[in-house]
Amino acid sequence: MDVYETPQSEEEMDVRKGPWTEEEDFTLKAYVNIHGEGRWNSVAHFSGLKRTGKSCRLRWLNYLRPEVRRGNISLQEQLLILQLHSRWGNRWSKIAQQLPGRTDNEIKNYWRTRVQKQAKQLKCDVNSKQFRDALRYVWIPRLIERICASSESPSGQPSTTAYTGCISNITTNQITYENTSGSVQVAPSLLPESSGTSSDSQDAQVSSVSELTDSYPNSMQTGSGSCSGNLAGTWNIDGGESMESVWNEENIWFLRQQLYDDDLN
DNA sequence: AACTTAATCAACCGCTTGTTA
DNA sequence: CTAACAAGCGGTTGATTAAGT
Repeated sequence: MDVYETPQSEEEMDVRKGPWTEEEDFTLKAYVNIHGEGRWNSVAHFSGLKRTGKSCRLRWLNYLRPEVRRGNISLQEQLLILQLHSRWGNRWSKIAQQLPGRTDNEIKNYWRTRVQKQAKQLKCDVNSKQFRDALRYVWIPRLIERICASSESPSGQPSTTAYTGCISNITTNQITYENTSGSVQVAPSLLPESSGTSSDSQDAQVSSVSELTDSYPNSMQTGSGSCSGNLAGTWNIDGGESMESVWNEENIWFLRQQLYDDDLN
């Protein structure tokens, strides 16, 4: 590590690192409230904080800003993150702009801890075509169903009967998703978006899904029969609990339409 | 209760991009 | 045009907390 590099100046010698104290937070807040954001090196210099400008900026943006929302990421937010990531990739800051109050850091952490974990459990690369297709055709549709189900249920709790959809089959060539309105078969490898960026692990042996044991009732589990093998892992679509009333059917259909639009592009 | 492992998230680092002189 | 500096971004690390044994 370069922590022990010879400092360039006396100032750099006593630069503080690590977790912020309450006093530091207070100082930074007070300074920004008076002088506004920006010129972070000046903030660091004139506020009396022994922190780098970068550190001050990060602390303000990720923690001290009044708009920052913390806590569980709701189902709606998860859905947005997945969809926007499928469109923009690791453009965390751009994605964060679409989620008011959420920081790029938080979204990045969510992706790494929740989404990449699934990829790991499924033994496929997070950038592989299979995983991305699974996200688009398994995870996202099921999130949508959960959101719909939650919005239908007055208590906000997902209703058991709403979980009628299932992935009946995933092969290297096709994913079949079934729900009350019928079954949809997609050939992911034919989609332009999917075929572009192949990764080394694209050949990961994801041949089918026989079980999606997560927080869903048993009725949500996949059909049997057409599966030729198992994914070595489970889908765990865990979510935030808060349901926001602004997230209505109209929004859901808008997002669904976006999915179709993506497919067409 | 003690220990280990896993999960989470704040913060740092290095690189890139934008701005200004 | 270009060099220097500041700000922004994404990747990574490490400390803390929670869960499991």
